[in-house]
Formats: sequence, structure tokens, C-alpha cells
Amino acid sequence: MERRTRQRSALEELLGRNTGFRSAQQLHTMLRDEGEPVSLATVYRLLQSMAGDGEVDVLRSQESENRYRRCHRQEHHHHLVCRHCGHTVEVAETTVERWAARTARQHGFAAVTHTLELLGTCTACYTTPATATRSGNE
Amino acid sequence: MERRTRQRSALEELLGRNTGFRSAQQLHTMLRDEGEPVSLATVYRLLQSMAGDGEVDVLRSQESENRYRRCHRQEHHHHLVCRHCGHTVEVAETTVERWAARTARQHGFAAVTHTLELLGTCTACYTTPATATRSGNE
DNA sequence: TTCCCTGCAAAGCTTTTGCAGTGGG
DNA sequence: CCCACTGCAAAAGCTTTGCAGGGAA
Repeated sequence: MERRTRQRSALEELLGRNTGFRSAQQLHTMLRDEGEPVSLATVYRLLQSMAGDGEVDVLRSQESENRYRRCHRQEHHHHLVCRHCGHTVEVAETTVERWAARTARQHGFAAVTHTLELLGTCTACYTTPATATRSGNE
Repeated sequence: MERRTRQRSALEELLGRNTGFRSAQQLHTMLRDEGEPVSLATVYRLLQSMAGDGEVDVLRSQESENRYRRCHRQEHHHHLVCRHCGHTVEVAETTVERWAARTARQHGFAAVTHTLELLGTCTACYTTPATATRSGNE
């Protein structure tokens, strides 16, 4: 199965310390800065593999890049993401699910899935605007 | 302001005849096939301009490409898209909006926006599987 | 006559892939 | 001892951009 390599361990460890969504390139740079260099291609391969196993959540950002984040719950859920610092709250709710199912039925659609992301400004960022562009954890 | 060129007219006319989301490349091909060739770069520039004016809706597809569709209502709304034929239903509802606002408040987030897309199989496509891969209108 | 718009080709971005070498089990 | 995994570099999409010519107003 999956081999426990230095690269995979380093990436998992890094993801474990972050609560926000990061791009593959950001993760690649962070690893390099921490003295645990991993080639960009490998970062992509690892993230792809992890996403397949449900280890990370993938977010299609407004820009044309994907962002990844350690997945903390297996059940279906959504994300409330801070647009400034990337801090994320996982939201498990059935309101939207029920609405989606009802709407689909009304229009005769079957096998309906949905994607939903909430983007806003978290308390920390609108309380202390100066730190709004920080790129660290949380 | 905006000049009424052959290219812009052709694209608007084409979008007006379609109810589904199409990629820039698809639109480019369709125009070419109709004998109204428009360069791909221009298709992109026109779509970008139209999206800015709210003339078209932009959908970030699962693949790494954007898809465009003529926008029929100005108010905030969501889309129920058929994954086979691209047929789209615009859904204006407040259930999700109210839920999003409530959730954001609970977690101390401000200025929250959301993206929501419903993807399924429309009646026509699961009734007649043979036509499930058609690429035409509707 | 302007100067906005277009076409072409080249470049930019993120992401994927081919290939040969290496380290995990 | 294998062969999955890695790094490198090239390639593959989609999209944007520089530039010079052409057409709308």
C-alpha cells in the first residue's frame, strides 16, 4: 500500500499543524522553508492520493488553483473559510442537504450532488485589520 | 464603450440560443462550425467582459476550466446543472441564504458570501440514456 | 480619423507525466 | 531484492497578453 516516506510524513505533519486551506505551491514552499524539501510534483502526487483517501479536503478557489486542507471529519460537510487568513470552520448541517434534495426532486433531477463553500472574514481578521494579510496558520 | 462587432454579436446570439453551461473552447468551436469564426483569445476576452457586466454566469467546473452561460436573472441565484447535457435550471431561493447568514453569525464571520452549485442528472438524460452524452443545446 | 477590438503567436499558470534512479519493506 | 516513490524536466491544459493591423463610430 502506501509507503511511509520522508516526503509523505513531512506533508502530513505540516497539514496536521494547519487549519486553513493551502495551495500545493504554498505547501511546497513551506516544506522547503522548514528544511524538509519535497519536489512540487511529489506534493501534487501526495495531495492527489490523500484526497482520494479522504485525508484532505479540496477547495476550488476563486483563482484557478486548488487548495488543500487536512480533513477532520469523514461525514459530508461544508467549509466556512476566512478570505484573509484561510482559517476554516467545518460545518455539518442538514438544512442545505434537505433543501438540495427537495429542489432536485421538484425539477426532476436525479443523483444530485452539491458543492457549497462559505467565504467571509473571521473575527480575528476584522478585529485586527493589520494582521489581515498574515499567511500563517489558523 | 462596447463596440458592436461581428464577433460579439455572434457570441451573444449563440449564448442566447443555449440554456446550458459551455466552456470557452466549446463556444469557440461552435462558432467556427456555424461559419462565424472568432479567435479563441477573443472568445475569452468577450466572455470576461460579459461576465463583468453580469451578462453571463461563470461556473467553475470540476475540471480546471470555467464554463459560461447566458444569465437570465440579475438577482442572486443558484444553478441546478445536468452533468450529462449541461441543461440548467436557475433556482432562486432564500433557504440557503438564510442558513448561510445564520451560520456565519454563529461563528463570528462577517461579510460572508457563498458559492453553491447543484449537479445532477435531468429527466431527459436518465429517461433516455442513449442521449446522455449529447452535446447540443438544452 | 480615431482608437477599440481582433487575430496570431507566445507566454503564464497550475497540474500532470515520462523516465531513470533510490529507498522502504 | 523488488518495485512504489521521488526528482527533474518536459509537456499538457486553460487562459492571458503583446503587438500590429483593421474596422466601428
